Amino acid sequence: MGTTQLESVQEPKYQHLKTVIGEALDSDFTVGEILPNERELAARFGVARATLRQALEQLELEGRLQRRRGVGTTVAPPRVGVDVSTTQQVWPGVGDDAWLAQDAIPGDAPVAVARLLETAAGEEVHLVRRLRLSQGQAVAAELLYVPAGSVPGLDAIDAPVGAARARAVLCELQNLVLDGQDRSVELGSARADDAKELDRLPGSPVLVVTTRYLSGGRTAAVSVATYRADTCRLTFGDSVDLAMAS
Amino acid sequence: MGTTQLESVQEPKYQHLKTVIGEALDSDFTVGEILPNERELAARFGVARATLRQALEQLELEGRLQRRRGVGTTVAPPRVGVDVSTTQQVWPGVGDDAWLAQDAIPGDAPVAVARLLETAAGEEVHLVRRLRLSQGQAVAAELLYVPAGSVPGLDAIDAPVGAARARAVLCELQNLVLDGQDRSVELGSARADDAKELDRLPGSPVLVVTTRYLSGGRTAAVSVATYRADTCRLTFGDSVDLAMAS
DNA sequence: AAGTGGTCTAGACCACGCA
DNA sequence: GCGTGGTCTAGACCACTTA
Repeated sequence: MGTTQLESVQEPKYQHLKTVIGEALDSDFTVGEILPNERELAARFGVARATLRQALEQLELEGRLQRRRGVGTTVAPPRVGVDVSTTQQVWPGVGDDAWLAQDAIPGDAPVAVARLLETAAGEEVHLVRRLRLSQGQAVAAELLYVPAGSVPGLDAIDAPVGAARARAVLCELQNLVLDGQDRSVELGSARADDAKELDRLPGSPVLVVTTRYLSGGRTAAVSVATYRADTCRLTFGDSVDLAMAS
Repeated sequence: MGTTQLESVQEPKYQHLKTVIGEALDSDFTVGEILPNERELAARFGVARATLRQALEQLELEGRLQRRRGVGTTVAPPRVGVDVSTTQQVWPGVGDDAWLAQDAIPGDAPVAVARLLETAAGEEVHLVRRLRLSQGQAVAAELLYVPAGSVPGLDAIDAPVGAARARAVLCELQNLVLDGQDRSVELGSARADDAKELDRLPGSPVLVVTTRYLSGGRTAAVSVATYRADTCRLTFGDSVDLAMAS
């Protein structure tokens, strides 16, 4: 009987809160339902609002909650599986309508990308901006770096601008032979521009997928795609989307 | 008081701090160097410690800093690339010495895993625990779920325990024909046991790699591997590890 | 024992979405 | 204008590492 208020042995309050709220989400709430506001919840659990927020933050990180300023906190639907497999080796923009080309402008690559491109740091590249939609929602923002040298045909007809220009760059790429590609995934936080596209706050956690497109023994293009970490599950291989409940 | 000078145009302090510190890391610090402590830094930038911590948190999330209680904050080395490609379709424990088998115990799968295994919720499974090392550091903790039905030969010789038993389960798996596998990556937060293995605090961000091993038209095993998000970059395909500086 | 990062409090004000 | 989550403060104490 002396073991009543145990649990708290060396376990932070916010972590215990996370467990309690997490269980409540499973049993007492349905997807889309809105929770009481933070001040109310903090009072109900007898903690400071900052502590309560620490718990909510982790639950949001795990994709169980969705918080929107001015609106409230809602129970999140299961993460959507987004296919990022490399089994079919193709240039970006070929046959997949998941991506929406936005625009293309001249610019230069940041040092990290320049290293992947194996180009001189200052070499001019085309910056192609694309947005990936899934079920009507923006799930990823991509910045595709294409060295001017990779698409020599583009300078001739320099007419198009905006989305048309983006498509033109992608189209030019297809004239090259794609030898291979490789990909890496890491955790990052959203830059201001990406955050805006993804309807998230700057700094929110994202999964950064970096793809290198190889052609003729060199890197012909590099894509840096920023996926919403809260709502996305990246799938590889022939994985089928499960978790279709409700 | 209108202490707001400029820069602060709608940009949170912690975000600006992040930028400033991030730039300082590039120019004034070297990998492994320890930063001034949080109270000192907060005072230097004229903000509350909580605000300073918000900036440090994001920098740690991006793998630029490493913080350890009782020790201090140090500049993190570049993330290590960890290969998780599925090009070579093999059972776990075959020919890759990256993983260290720890033990195997009987148990049952949580509902999410049970759904992947397509088994009855209560069916007995072997829980195989493994640890992945990279450059002497633990980078991932794995829990492999193997339904008892997948390895019928194991019950006969039930002798080994601990790491030996784990290896026995993996060995039994190799008697099956591996038809395929698929993988997914998502963001999670470390459970207490995984956190301990990875030398992180519970709740710290991790990349969860879920692998389904298919054999004979069904799911013969499911692996849930938890990678440290701060220090790891997951690589797919034939990507070469760059960024070998120092 | 000293010093570090981690947790927690009780306030305050701000930016945003919506009626 | 009101209610929401987001930012920020100035403290306090705790858990951990190291000497």
